[in-house]
Amino acid sequence: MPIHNEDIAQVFDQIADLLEIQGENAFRVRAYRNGARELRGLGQEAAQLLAAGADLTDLPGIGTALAAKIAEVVHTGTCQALKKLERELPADLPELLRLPGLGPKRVHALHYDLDIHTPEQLYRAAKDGRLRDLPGFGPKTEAALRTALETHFTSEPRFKLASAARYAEPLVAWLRQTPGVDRVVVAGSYRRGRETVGDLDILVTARQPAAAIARLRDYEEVVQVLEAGDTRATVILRAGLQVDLRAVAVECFGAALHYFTGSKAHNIALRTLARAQGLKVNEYGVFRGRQRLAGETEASVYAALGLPYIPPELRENRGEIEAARRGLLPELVTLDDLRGDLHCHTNATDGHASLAEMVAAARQRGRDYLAITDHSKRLTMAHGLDSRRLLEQMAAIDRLNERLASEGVAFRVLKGIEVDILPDGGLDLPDPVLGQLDLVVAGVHSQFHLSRADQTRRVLKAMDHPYFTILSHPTGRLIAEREPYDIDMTRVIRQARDRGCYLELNAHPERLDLSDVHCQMAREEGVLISIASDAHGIQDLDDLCYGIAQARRGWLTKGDVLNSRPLKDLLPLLRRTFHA
DNA sequence: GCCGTTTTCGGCCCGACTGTTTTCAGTCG
Repeated sequence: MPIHNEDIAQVFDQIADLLEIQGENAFRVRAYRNGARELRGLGQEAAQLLAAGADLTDLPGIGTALAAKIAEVVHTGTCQALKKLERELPADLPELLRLPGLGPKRVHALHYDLDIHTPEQLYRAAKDGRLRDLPGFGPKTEAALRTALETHFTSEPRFKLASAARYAEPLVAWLRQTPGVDRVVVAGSYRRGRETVGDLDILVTARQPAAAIARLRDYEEVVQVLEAGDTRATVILRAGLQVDLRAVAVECFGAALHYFTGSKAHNIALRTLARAQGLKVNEYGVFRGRQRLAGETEASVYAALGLPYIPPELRENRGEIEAARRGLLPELVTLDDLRGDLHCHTNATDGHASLAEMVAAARQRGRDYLAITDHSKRLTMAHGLDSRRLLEQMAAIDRLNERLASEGVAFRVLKGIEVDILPDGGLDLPDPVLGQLDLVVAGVHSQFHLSRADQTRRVLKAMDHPYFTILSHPTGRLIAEREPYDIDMTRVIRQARDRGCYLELNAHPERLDLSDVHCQMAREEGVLISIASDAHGIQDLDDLCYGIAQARRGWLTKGDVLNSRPLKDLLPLLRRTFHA
């Protein structure tokens, strides 16, 4: 089995958890967590870097010790340091750290004093009243843990961005109705546009913070109030989503918004930068000694540190602070930059709306073009198109375009297909038919479990095809449901560059495929990205907003996006310059 | 364990809330 960065990151996280429970130096613990984060955001496999002879200590946060452990895991699949810790402590103990109210000190006590190391054991102890006499615990902690465990056993951990939005928007509207409340903004990973969010961080400015907090407690979806102070409250919604509300003064709004937007790693990096300038940054502002220099807006916070404004989607400590210092921040693509959509389905296959309905909906949304890309015959369960049915659809599109033109409508329906990439790398329709299309979107819909070598070879071969235009959902992952298939994305991105074809950022909220990191890699290689809805119905056409969030997280500018081009510039790009 | 525009040693982000406390540790974001 090849070792992936995620595998190594998990080893480091486990080491960090166990060291923390043992009471090890907090900065040593943090070093492992930083190492895990660096690996997850790396974009290319550490195993490959090692194979190419790279020095991993060149990576930020990776020194000789961590580099040696990475090599050890890559070469042996295990890590002796972790094994040693697991001999000293139960390996499942860190799971307790995920419970609200439990940190390393209390987990340490649970293990050493009561021999508790699973949530189930903890729940029994809480019910039996055995926790309250433990040092650092009491009756309230015991009761809170009991409730937290009951939630833990039933709720889902993270919410997809689109799903979180369904809870966030009505709650924001509710809070806006509080008398005296001025601004209500969702910060946190939601504002950074992460593909999943763990909780909602909501910031309000209010003359009377207590009114906003009371209003939150009254919200009908609130099933539990975890804490409620003068300026902060934490509640749980019926769906299991945690909401943290903070009320701040108007003059601190920017500093607070910045602080609660995070990411944690970005904030730490920024504070470190501030310290070097003799400044202090907290949620109230930027300070030199007791003098407050900034804080009303986020831009003022950055300006006080000598930086331009950094958009929330970039705040992951993946080079954005250095780019800001050097004036090299990208001007990120926006939803308004998109001129059309290059991937959707109709009821000819597994879509819910007709060709005419999809086109009308796209026009209504102000788009200039829409590519119809139904499935090909291999996907029988989606009633995929064979050559005859595809040719019929193409004729229907021609007629529709003629009618639009005769009505003086500046809109173009593009003839396309989402053709299956067969296990051998061939495409699921004959060349004479594919050659008549405006574009060929091609994707993997079967045989997800090929080896990395075979899967990579399969896709690279498909991209060699003269009519191949765009690789749809390049890694096949479904967020929190299906892992990406094992494929060498570095080679796929380089192949796209060499062959003059494109990669899709599938905007469906369950896919968001490419990932942010792969978008950034594609950008660095000069490969254009199609941000596409993959709509199977009219409403799905609005999912482009999630694709935009992901694209921004991947540092993409308007120029990096294929479908930001007006039609006249797009059409030549769809004609392949390369021929196999 | 990592790192260097005061440093190769001595630092490493910062404040609110809670509960268990007789003045503060632990947790959280």
